[in-house]
Amino acid sequence: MTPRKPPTMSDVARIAGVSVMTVSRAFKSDSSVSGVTRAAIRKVAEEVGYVFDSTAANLRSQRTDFVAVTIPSINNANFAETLRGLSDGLAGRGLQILLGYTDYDMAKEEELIEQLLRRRPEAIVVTGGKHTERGRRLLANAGIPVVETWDLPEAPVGHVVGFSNAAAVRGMVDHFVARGLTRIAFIGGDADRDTRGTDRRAGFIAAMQAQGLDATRLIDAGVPPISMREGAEAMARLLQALPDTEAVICVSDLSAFGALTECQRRGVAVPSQISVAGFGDYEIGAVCVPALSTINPFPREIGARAAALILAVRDGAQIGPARIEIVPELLIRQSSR
Amino acid sequence: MTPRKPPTMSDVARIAGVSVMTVSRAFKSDSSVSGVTRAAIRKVAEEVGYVFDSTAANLRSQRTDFVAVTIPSINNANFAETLRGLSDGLAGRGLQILLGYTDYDMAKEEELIEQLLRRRPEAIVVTGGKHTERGRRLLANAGIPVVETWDLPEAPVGHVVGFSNAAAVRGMVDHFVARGLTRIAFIGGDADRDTRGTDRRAGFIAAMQAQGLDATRLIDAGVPPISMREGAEAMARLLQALPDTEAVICVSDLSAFGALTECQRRGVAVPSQISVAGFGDYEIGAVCVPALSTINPFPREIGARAAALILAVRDGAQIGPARIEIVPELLIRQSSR
DNA sequence: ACAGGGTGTGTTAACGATAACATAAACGGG
DNA sequence: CCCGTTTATGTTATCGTTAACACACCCTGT
Repeated sequence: MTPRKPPTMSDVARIAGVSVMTVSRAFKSDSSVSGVTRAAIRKVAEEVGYVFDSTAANLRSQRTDFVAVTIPSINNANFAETLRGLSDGLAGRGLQILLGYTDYDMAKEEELIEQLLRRRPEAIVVTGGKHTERGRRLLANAGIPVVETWDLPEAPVGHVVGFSNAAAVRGMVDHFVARGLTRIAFIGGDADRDTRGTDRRAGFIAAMQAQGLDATRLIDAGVPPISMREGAEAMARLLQALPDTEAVICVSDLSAFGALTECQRRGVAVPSQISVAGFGDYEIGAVCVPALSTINPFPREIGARAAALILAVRDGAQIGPARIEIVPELLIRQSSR
Repeated sequence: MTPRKPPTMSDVARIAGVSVMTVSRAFKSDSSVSGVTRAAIRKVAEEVGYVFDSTAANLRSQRTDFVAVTIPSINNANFAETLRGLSDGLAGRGLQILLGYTDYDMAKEEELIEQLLRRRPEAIVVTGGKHTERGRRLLANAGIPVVETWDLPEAPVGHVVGFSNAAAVRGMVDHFVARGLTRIAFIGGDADRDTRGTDRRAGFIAAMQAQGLDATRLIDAGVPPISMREGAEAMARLLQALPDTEAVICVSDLSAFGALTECQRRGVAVPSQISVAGFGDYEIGAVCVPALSTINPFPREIGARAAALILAVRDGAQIGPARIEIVPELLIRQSSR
C-alpha cells in the first residue's frame, strides 16, 4: 500500500520547523513543550501518518515498557484471569505484556524465558515455582524483578504471589471427612508435567493420610491440560474400578464437570451417590446442575498483586523479595454434601 | 541481584578475542562462522551470562519478528484457539506474537492498534472487519500485511481469513425449520458492542424472514462477552415471556449451556420441550448432557491460515489481498431435534 | 535594574546491534 | 602451480530515538 518508507521524527521535525528533540518531547506527556508547538507537531504527525517508533526509543532509553509473562496455556480461564489482573494493573502505566505459553513443559519454559528476556522486559512473571536449572539461572541473572505465581516455592527466585495448592486440597478433603465421607478419590493428570496438579495430588494424599484414610484411589486423567472429556473418561474408570467411592476431587472444575456429566449419563446421582468437587472456581462450576463444590484461588487477584508489586519496584520501592500468600476459598455447593 | 549492567556483545567479543561482528554472526544460524569459533563464543556468552539484546537488533535491522494480534477477549476458548493456530504457525519461524485485547470496544481497538504499531510489528492480525475510521487508516498505512479474521468484511483493509456469521446462523435456522420447528428465538448480546454477535442476530432475522417466520423472539443478554450466567438469565426471561417457544439459538455455546441449565432447573425438557443451539463448538457443548447442537467455525484453522498467509508474504510471495473463506460446520447433537 | 529561577528549545553523542563492504586465508580445478 | 572462488573474519557507518548538557528568553522579587 505505502511502499515508501514510513516517516521518522526528523521528517516531522523538518515539516514542523522544529528540532527532532522538540518532536520527541511533544510525544512525552511530562516534558516541557509549549502548547502551541505541541499541537502543531501533533498535527503534522497525524497528517504525514507518523507512528512513533518504540524500537529506537527502547534502545536509547534502555526502557521497553514490556513485562514478560509466561503461562502454561492460553486456553484456560484461570490463567486468563491472572493475565487480565496483570494487564489491567500494568496497562494504565503504559506497560505492555509480552506473553508466551509453555504448554506445561519446563523445557519449553526455559526456551521461552530466554526468548522473552532477549526483548529486555522490565519485569517477568512466571507461572509456578519449578523451572529447569538454566531457567532459574536466567531469571535470577536477568537483573529485573521476577515474580513467581500460582505456587509458594520453598526457594523462590524473586517475588512470590501464590497459594498452597496442597493446603487448598486439604481443605476439601477435610470438608468431605467432616461430612462423614471416607472413601475419597482424586482425579488428576500425569505427574511429570503439571506441577500444580501434582501438588494438588500430593496435598490430597497427605491430607488423607493425616486423616488416617486410604489415599490410593488415584485416577490418572492423562497429560495436562486435563479436559472435560478426560475428566469424564477418568470418572468412567473410577466408577468401574472402585464403585464404592463416596467422593471425588478433581484437579480442576473442567475435569470435575466432565466427571459430573459422566455420572449423569450413567444415572449415578450427585451428590447422593457420589460427591464431586473441582478446583479453580470456573464459571461452569457455578452454573452447572448440580453446582460444583470447588476452590477459588482468586486468579485475578494473583495477577493484580503481581502487577502492583512490579509497579512498586518500578517506582523505586526498596522492597526485598516479597512473598504474598493468597488464601483460596472453599466453596461448597450442591455437588457435595 | 546483579546490579552491574548486563554484558553486551562487545564484552563477549573482547573475552573471546574476536570482533563484535563475529559474535553477532555466531548467534545467527545461517551465517558463516567456523565451528570452533562459534562454540567458543557460545561458551563465553553462557559463562558471562550474556543474553542477546533484540532491541538493538530490531532497530538496526528494521526487523522485529513481532506479529501484532488483537482479540476481543483473552478469556474465550474460540479466540484462544485462533491465537494458538497463529502462534504455532509463527513460532517455528521465530515470530513472536504481540497480543492485545480490545474488550469488544472499537475505541479501545483503535488505541491498541496504534500502540501495537509503535512496536513495528511485521504483520498485524485483527479480529473482525469493523474498525473506527482512524483505526482503518492506521492499519492501511502501516505498510505491513494486515489480516482481518472471524468475519468477511465487504471492504477489507487487507487480507481476510473468516466466515459469514450470518450464513452460519442461517444454517441452524434452516435445520430447525426442516425439523418442523417454527417458533424460534435468538439470545444474543447488545448490538453496539459485539459485532460478530450482531451479525449472527442479523443472520437469524434474515433467515427467519426468508422462511416467512416471525423473527421477533429476540432476547438481549447484555454486554459481551455473554457469560453462561447471562445465558441462563436470558433463558429464564424467554421462558417467562414466550413460553410457547420451540427452539432457541444462542450467540455462543457458553450462553447456550447457561440456557440449558436454566431449563434443567425449571424442569423444562431439552430437546423434547425446547431445542437449544449454540455457536462455536466449545468443549462444553460436546460434553454436557444433552450435548449441544452448535456451529464449528474452525477457529484454530483461522489462525493457522492467517499465519500461513503472513509467512507467504514474508517469503516474498506477491499475493494480492487474499480472501480465505472458512465454511463453518453445522453440528447437530441431542439438544435439538 | 539585576540576580536567580523557570521555561522552551537546540546540539551532540550514544544506546547495542547489523548491513555493507573489505580482506586475508583456504581451497580446488585445469 | 596459479588464479578464481569460497570461507572466515574485520571495519565502518548507521538504524531512530533520547539523555545530557547548553543556552536564550521571560518572569519575579527586592
